[in-house]
Amino acid sequence: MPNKDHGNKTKRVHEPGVHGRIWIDGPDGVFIGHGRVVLLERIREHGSITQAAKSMEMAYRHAWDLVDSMNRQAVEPFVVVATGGRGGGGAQVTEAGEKAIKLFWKLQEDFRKFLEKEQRALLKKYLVPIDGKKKQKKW
Amino acid sequence: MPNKDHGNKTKRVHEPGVHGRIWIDGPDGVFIGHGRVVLLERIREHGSITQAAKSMEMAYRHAWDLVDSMNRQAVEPFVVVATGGRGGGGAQVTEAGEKAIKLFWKLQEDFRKFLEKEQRALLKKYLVPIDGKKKQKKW
DNA sequence: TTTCGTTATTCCCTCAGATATATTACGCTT
DNA sequence: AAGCGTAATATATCTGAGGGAATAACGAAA
Repeated sequence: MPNKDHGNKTKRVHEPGVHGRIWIDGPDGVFIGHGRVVLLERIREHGSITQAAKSMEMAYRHAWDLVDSMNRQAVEPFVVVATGGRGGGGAQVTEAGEKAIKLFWKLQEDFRKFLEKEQRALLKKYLVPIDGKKKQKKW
Repeated sequence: MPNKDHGNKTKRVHEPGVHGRIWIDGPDGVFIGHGRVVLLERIREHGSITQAAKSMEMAYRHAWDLVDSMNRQAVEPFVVVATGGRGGGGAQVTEAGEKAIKLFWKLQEDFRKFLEKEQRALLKKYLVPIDGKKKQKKW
């Protein structure tokens, strides 16, 4: 499987500059993060954990663990599941889950702005390459 | 090796809340990050890569790779090394390296403030546990 | 020229995280 | 009651990052 470029699997080499990750921890470690939120959106889109996982080339086992982790840490579950029944069952994102999605993307957007600000500060103080080549950075 | 708790090796479980990591990428991937800056400080303190690595229980191989990565990406090296000679040689942090250290800690401090701000915003909008027990979070 | 402790380099091992595979449980629909 | 596709769960496998150990290169000092 050559050169997949979704999710955060492949070794991504960022552009030179300030980068970071941000997430929310709960009582039991990671609670809400980028991958989890994307997973929630995929579940909303596909109506099942299986299809959601497949759509982002994530192992079902991993997806299930993430959903379980979020549901155990949240007071109100983010995802409700049905086993058996027509189509074998399925999964739905709850209102609480939707709020978590919105909350995280808001946080992410703030973070993006923060990084941009720091990046500008960096550019002002130190000479960072603008032209293509891997050019000077003066420290 | 039971329960080491230095560096960032052991699985650290954070307190509930907003967390993150931040770093600076160069032309060849990660350039300056927390571990690298701590390593620089240890090199300054001990005068050798070997001792610096030992002091933070990092494999020499890994420490050397980090130093090499920084030196290759920086216009002026962050560390100058001497092989052989009295005492076998040693390593010294350059002025450029010192500037990088200062720069990163400044960035880190800004980031800490950002996280605190977001944490406060989170607390204002949603009820997050204050009393000890793993109590309610209302979403 | 011998000594010494460090840098530099190579090879193999370990371990955690994720993946892959397989099996069972489930319950609506027909 | 049989079929179906999913959830749920257990087990085995893969993989990549880092660690450990071993060795060579180095060069000033004695």
